[in-house]
Amino acid sequence: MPRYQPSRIEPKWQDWWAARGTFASARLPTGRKAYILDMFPYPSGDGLHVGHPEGYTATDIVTRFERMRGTSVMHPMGFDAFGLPAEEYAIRTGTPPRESTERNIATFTRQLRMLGFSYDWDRVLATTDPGYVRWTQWIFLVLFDTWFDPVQGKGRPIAELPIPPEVAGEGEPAVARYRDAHRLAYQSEAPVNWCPALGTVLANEEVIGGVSERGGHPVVRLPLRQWMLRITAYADRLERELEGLDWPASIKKLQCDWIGRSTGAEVDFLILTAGAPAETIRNAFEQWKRDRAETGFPKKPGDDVLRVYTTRPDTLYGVTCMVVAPEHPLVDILTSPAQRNEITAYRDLAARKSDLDRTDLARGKTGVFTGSHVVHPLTGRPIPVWVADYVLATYGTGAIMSVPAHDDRDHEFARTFGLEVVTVVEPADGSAVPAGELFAGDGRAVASGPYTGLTTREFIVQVAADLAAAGLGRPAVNYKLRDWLFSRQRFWGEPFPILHEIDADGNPTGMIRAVDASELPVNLPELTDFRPGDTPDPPLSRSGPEWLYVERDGRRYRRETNTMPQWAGSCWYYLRFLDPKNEDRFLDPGIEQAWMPVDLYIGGAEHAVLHLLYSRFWHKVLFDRGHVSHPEPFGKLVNQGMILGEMEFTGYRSGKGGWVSAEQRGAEDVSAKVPADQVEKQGEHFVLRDAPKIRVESRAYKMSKSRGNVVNPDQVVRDFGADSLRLYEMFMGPLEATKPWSTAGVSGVRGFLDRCWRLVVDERADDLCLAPQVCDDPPTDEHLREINRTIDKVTRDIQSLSFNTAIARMMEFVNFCTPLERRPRAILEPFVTILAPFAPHLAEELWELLGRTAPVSLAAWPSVEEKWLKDDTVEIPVQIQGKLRGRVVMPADADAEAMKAAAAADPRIAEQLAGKEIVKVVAVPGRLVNFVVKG
RNA sequence: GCGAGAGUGGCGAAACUGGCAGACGCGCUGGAUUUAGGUUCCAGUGCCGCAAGGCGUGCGGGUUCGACUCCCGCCUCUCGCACCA
Repeated sequence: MPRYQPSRIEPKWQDWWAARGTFASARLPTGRKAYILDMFPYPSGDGLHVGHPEGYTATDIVTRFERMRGTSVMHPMGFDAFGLPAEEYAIRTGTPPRESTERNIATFTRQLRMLGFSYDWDRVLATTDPGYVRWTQWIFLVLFDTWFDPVQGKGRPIAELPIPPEVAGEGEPAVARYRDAHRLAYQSEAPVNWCPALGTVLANEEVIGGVSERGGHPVVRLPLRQWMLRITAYADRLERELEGLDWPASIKKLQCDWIGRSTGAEVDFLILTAGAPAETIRNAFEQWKRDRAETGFPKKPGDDVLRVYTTRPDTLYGVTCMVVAPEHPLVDILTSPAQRNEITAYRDLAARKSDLDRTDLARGKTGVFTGSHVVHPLTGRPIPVWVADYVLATYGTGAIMSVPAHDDRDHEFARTFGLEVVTVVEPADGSAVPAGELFAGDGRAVASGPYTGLTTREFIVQVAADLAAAGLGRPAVNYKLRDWLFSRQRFWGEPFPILHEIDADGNPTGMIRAVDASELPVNLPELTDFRPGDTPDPPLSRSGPEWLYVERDGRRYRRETNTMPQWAGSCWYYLRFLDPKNEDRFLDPGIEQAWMPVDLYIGGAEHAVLHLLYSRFWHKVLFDRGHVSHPEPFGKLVNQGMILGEMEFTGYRSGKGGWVSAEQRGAEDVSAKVPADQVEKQGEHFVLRDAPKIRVESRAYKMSKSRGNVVNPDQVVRDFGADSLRLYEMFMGPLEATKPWSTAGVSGVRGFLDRCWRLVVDERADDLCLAPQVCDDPPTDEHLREINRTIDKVTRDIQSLSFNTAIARMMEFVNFCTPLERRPRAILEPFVTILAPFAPHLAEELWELLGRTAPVSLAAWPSVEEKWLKDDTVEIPVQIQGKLRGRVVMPADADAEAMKAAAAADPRIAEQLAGKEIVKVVAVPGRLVNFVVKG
């Protein structure tokens, strides 16, 4: 009764590999190396879902393949274990996060082992390990110790920061403050996204449409002291150095857009004293221009001017109003006494508005006139200044020149408040845009003084130069990317290795110092109460004094009580895998040089921007500081597609209980799942079998607990085996595609593995033994053609990650072998070898049965004998007028003339060509013949 | 609204660089084995048609001897982004 029993052989081989350390990676590679990495999982309480094994199986196949080809492989796994869910679970149940995290990691580890992935488990790490946290904190200290030198375009030690003499003259505290203001890790009192429900501040990236990404809770803006990382300093390099990476173009573009580089100009507008006579204004303006011509454009604008950033300086003559953000520092100065109440009310409202109100729903423009004017630097005309929240304080200068004729936001604003629309650009093709209408494209300047007639491009270059010469403006570059808000008011994260000096009364002096690297890690204190408060005061501040207060060099300090975000640990885990037990440094330089960069990185597209951008940023800082040898961490990146739930048919019932056709359903009709056997296809749509007038929707949905369509890998392994799960996920379709789950499909590949088993094993025997068909006969030419073609196809398909077609080819091979009365080992053995990366447990078992003692996992990948890939004769399709009319067998190497002759000689073709004039014959050697005829 | 990707049998899909559309799997039909079901094995299976033949890769055009593949214009779906001046 030796049937294929995955439940018997899979644990057997997992134990075998583990006991012998079959998949341990060497400290250093010998010869060719391949660092093949999965995005490590967050160990949630739900365990693995079927999405995880998709990418993990893909990398495992490549790893096993490379290993069998003699490549030194690095293939580690770990856990991204800090983060909110563990903490929320802790709050709910009173379990310390470390306990639940460890339990979850144990579950994940069991499940990953159950799937037979060939990780080097000696390298496993969790971001929460004290030995890992230590080096995460150490990297933070590197960031803290680094400033970005714009001249060299790289990060340098803070000790090398030039101190301006006037700062040095003010004494040591001023120098310290100056340094602190230039570090890549710095504190800021910026408005942040405070989420009362989660009790934490969130990064801009964690706020989606005004609500928290996790949980969908409202978010309000609040000024708070925060740790920031100066990622904007690296914006330029993060964008430019994407170019050389072997990443999907779409991911590169996403990162590019996120960084959002734009070029334009900054322009200063002189602020007018309210109510001054025209003459005074003119004089002040002329005086200001004379001053500027002399002093040039100041680095920072004074209180007397409003500075704007624009990408379209060519529309300067169309400016009809200025708009500043409600948070703009000059709003107070600009507000006239008459407008003060209104402006104050508007600013309060804007401050209380969540991002949701400001962006998503309330699309309509709001704003208030300040009562002030500025002078147009080119025309000298007064321009009114407004406050409106469609202008963002955090982008550019927080103020814009409004050009209603050529910017749709300004156009909407002007229309809302009845402001003037002045056209200064016309389409280059001469087509007319009606007066007062919007034209946002490039074109030719009109009504623009000396610039009239220039193209948009010429104008921008010219006016930027003129403004710069006059000291009124300068070319400028802006990025959408903001500095990275790096602190969280949470318990379950890495503590910052930072001390705040306090005076005798316990109040902070504003001086900070880094914890010495030798004292790392700063461990989390023991807390019984993890709950966030109603205020943004972090849980760590409730820690006992023995953790909170420390003394160094005779001064008293209070520890930083914010913690790092979950991203911190995932920013550098790929480095620690290479040297996970090093107690002296975060990574040995020799090991780093030998293994980096990562050769293949597979994971979900949801990390397209954040994780990958943050990692690249940290990596570049480490590179600048000489800790790693490559500027980029991940050479080739692939995103696996999402696996959806099984296809579902949904019908709709009206309140009265009758069916409603899907396209006619109303809001009150309720949906109902319809079993697949009650549905049939009619034309474009599916309809009810019993009521063909009723259309039903057919769709696969994202797996979710609430929908109840989640597939559990444990269940699949129990029902079909790990090899079947692996193979099915690879057979479903292209790795990158989104595809629906199908349990019938799993049983299909299980059938294939059953046939593989029976190819080698005698299923009728009482004991496990070889099938009687297995023999030592020398293989025939046909056998050799089959096996060589299979090896060839599988080899090429693994390299292009086309696992679905590789599996299809192996199925064809098994279909070829199954009817054979005699199956030579000479073709079975190479087949088992190439099956091994896909279905490793089954392959090991068959390999052992075939009499091998060394594991197939370490066997040599079979080579292809080229001569078996070519056919002597081929069947060539013959077309007339591009339509298939017959097939002719001819030698594979027949030239075009021979092919034409052979095709024309075919009786069937000859008959159809009879009486027709042949205009042209196309013959492609080895492919086809096509007759073009007339009549 | 902007951007990206996709649309091929009943279903998941395949098709190298413009050259036989539908490999492989599921499902379905028939047959053999079996007391029977299941399993296994064999054969068939794009649609219409008795057949000859015709029609077929979301829709409409175009280029070409030849188009799933290239170009233009639409439609639908999925996923991102969303006042960044």
